[in-house]
Amino acid sequence: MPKIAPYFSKKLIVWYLQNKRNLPWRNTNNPYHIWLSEIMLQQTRVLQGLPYYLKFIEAYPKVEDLASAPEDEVLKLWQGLGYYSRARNLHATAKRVANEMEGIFPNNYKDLLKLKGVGDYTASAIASISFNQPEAVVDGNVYRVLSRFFGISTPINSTAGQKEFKQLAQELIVKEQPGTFNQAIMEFGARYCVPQNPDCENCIFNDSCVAFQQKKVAQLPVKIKSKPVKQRFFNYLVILSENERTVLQQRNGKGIWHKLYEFPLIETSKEIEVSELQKLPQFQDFSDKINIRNISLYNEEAVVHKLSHQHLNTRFWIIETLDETESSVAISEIESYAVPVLIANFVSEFFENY
DNA sequence: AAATCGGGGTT
DNA sequence: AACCCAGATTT
Repeated sequence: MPKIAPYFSKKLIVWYLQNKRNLPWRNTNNPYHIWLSEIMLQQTRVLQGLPYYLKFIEAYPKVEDLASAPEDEVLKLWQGLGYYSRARNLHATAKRVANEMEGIFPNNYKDLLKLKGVGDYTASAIASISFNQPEAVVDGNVYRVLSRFFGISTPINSTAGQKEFKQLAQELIVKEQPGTFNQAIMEFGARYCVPQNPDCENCIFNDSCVAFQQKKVAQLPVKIKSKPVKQRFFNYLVILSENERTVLQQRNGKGIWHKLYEFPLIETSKEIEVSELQKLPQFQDFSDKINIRNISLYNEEAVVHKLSHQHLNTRFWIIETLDETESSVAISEIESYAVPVLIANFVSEFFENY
């Protein structure tokens, strides 16, 4: 290993310098920009995160701008990117840096790690890219490249695996150019050593890659399987008043979409029809407050909104009323609220010609 | 150690 | 349908 390490690392950097994409966060060492990009790219493809990065940089050129923005505004800009705790932690950290640290980010791994939303990967990325510290990153790409090249079958999502791969990456990092090495190994995983059907025949490492030599490329990396997805059944109550207003509620407490807005929701254990809906205590609490003129089902066939760990089988119930509903929102104002994609899709479809 | 947190691309 | 993405945090 000590012999192959310099060979692997240098060759990787040469490949990177010839093949890297020109991405906006690669033209800067500004820790605010690097931090923002790294938070956005957590579990997110570069092409999905890129437009959000550009939006945020434009809306909030400096960390103080982000710090002074209302949380609802930050969540609205984040809408569609998912994992919304990232946006809430992003905002909280911006406030801390702006108000308690004089707008200056920590310049080392240990202190970066204390920031909300910054874990081992992100602290290492910022430390290496912005501050030239030799801290190795281990993301999904790094797991894949290292497990294949070195033929390591320790599950990457086990505690032992995380420790083993982190230590290996730390041994491989080029200390003179840690940021470049880190980005090189990630770029190689993202663009060449891809999850399925990598082009190993033409790979620069195919003479030394253990997985290729042993024909185990398709079996690596090893990952412990997660449990099957949960089926949930959502009934959204879409209130329509005579004066073109509806009701939105902010999600509180635990669970998905914390602090985003949605129509009043009744979750059931299975799909239900209108007679069953009307018998539910949650619905009766609701109908006590407004005078319902008519109820109709918008979609007989449930919309299945697929998340990593759950499928949301969703039906929208259109509830017409004459009342001026309490804490209501004008139809035309819905788009100013941060809502889940599931809601945004319905709104744009249902109110298209409204 | 395991569960949870989104949405979208690829095969 | 299964797998994965420039992971972090909570249980």
